[in-house]
Amino acid sequence: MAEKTRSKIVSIKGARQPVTSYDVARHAGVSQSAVSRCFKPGASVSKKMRDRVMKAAEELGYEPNAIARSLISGRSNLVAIMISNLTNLYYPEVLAELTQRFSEHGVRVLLFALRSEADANETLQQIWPYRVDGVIAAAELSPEQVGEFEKRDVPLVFYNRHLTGSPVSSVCCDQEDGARQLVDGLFKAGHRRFAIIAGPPESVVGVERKTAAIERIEELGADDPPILEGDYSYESGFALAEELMKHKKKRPDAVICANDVMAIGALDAFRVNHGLNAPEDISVVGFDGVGPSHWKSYNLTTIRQPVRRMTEAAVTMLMAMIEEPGLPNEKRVFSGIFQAGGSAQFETGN
Amino acid sequence: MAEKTRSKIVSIKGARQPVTSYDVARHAGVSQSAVSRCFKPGASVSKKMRDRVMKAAEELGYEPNAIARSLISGRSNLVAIMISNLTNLYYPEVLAELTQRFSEHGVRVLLFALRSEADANETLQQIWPYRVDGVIAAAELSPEQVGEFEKRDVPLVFYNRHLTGSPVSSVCCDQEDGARQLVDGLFKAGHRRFAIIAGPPESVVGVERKTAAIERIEELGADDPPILEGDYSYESGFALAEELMKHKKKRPDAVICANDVMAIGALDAFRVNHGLNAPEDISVVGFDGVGPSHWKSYNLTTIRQPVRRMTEAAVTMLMAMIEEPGLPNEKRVFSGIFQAGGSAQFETGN
DNA sequence: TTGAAAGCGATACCAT
DNA sequence: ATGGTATCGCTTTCAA
Repeated sequence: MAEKTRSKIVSIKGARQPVTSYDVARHAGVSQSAVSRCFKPGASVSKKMRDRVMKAAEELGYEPNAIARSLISGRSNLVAIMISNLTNLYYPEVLAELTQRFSEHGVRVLLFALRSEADANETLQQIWPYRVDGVIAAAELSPEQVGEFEKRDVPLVFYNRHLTGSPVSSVCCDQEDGARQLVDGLFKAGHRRFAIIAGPPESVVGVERKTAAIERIEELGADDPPILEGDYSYESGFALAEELMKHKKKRPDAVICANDVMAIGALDAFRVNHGLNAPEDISVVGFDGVGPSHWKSYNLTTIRQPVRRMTEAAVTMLMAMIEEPGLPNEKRVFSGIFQAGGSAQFETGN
Repeated sequence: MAEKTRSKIVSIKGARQPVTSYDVARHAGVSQSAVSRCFKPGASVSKKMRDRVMKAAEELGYEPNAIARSLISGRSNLVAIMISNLTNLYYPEVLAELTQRFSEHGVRVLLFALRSEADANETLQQIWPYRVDGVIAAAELSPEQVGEFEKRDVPLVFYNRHLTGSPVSSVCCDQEDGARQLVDGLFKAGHRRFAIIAGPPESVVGVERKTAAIERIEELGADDPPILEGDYSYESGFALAEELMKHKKKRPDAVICANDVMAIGALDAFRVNHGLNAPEDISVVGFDGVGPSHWKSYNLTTIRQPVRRMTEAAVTMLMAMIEEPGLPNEKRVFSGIFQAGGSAQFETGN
């Protein structure tokens, strides 16, 4: 038996050498290829062989080396998730869902938390060497950056972003529709003096929410709303609500915020600093449906994103693209779910 | 020149073969080892060689393959982060900090979000094949599971957990001290009827907070507090506060909650359902110092965990253990920072 | 079904 | 400083 000679140097420091498939093969008295086959689902192995190998593997504590497997097979079973703003209350749930779902597909998650959307380039440089099978991007990417994916044939699915005019796969929540629902309900309840606390200009989602709201307000014939730009934080919601109160003559009676956290900040500002309570004195609505939107002190009227369905879609899409390389891109848009709260005078229905 | 023959099969589907160091070597007219060296920091290469290789690499769009590198070098530059409860408001910040800090060390993060602490075994099985250089565990592990790390010589640092009586490295916040501070301040302000809304029994951190609070209350000679067990959620805080109100005869005047989110739930229950406002009618304190603890509607009195320092310590420790295998274990305990809020009658100082 | 041998794309070591 | 070669641990033909 011409067994390959292996110069296993017994470590001086007592670091145990991990058991390899060769060790298992020798122990079981079979070939190394046989061992490999036993760990490959759907390979052709006799029951006898499998039992023997598994027993040997068990005894030696063999654990297949995913790195070596990746190298030869060309599949790392790794996906990267890029998230630009992890501390945004909305993302932890998304991230947890995504990792758990990928896990069910035998795929592990490399996490990249960008400090800012500007980190994307550096992050991509960190991603490429690992030869990930695909990427979920909950971060803004430029057309050039998207081009880098195509160049490398790395499947990409945007989460709640998209490149308008570019055929990239994405899973989104219909921001325009949500914004219209909010404006309509507020209008129907009698509101005419709207104000908008928008997201940062670089947030596509925020811009969509803002723009759609403005358009709808205009369509309905209400006055042009003042528009203030925040950064999605509680503090900015609070500060901008203050700002709105400065112009005593035309204070708004309905404030549309680009996310729940700013809406919460606004509610606090109105109540604490001005004694204005929602929904009696002023109406405030948000977007997302994050956990705290349900807290009794706020009880937000908002548009909830169907996170479970969206993450499921994202994972399914990416896995399909990985398994079937030629697949055409696809955009999936989910409607937001109106979440009736008590922070606004609001009328639904026709 | 006896160049190794490589059977690069041009893909039928048009998937580009990634450029390898051999391609770069050929293009630059140098050896493959030379290319490798040029990408290894601190290797001995002449400027001329480096320029030539880098130019060739640039032209071909070469990107080193981290997988191949890991296989031969025995270092994956991967660490796993296990988090049991990502949707706990406290963890996203921790996770973001950790990944960013590791990133600065050239280390990437494999994320494992456990559905429950019971998932740990399965998660470990998923981790081992990737030959991670180390693990940060913000999840409960049994002594047997910790033993698996030792068996494999995989460095492990617990974050906010530890195995009492076991010499595992960890970074923690001093829960006992924090609990004492809270009890003392409440006591000094005149409170005598305490109640505790504790965490789930499997949470070591929660148990420590609870136990230390009880002990201190006893030391000070106040009545034994009722103890209710929650699950760290807003809803459980809310529900347990309700529970406390049922026993009209001896309603507490100070409620110590095992985390901020439950404290927030309790505050809402007291206010909304019973018209009790903090701090006038009742005092409520929490633990953690999460973002919402600062929200004006709650303005919690709590013990903030020094997340930046703790994550920095965790990363530093793990990196040291990775780079210097024999290193002894170390436990680092940070004091929580008292965060004065308006949710409790409280007196600090001597 | 099984085994032998050829890589995957790097690093490490040893000459030169 | 540079090149040659063995090797990491596995999957994948290809024969038997």
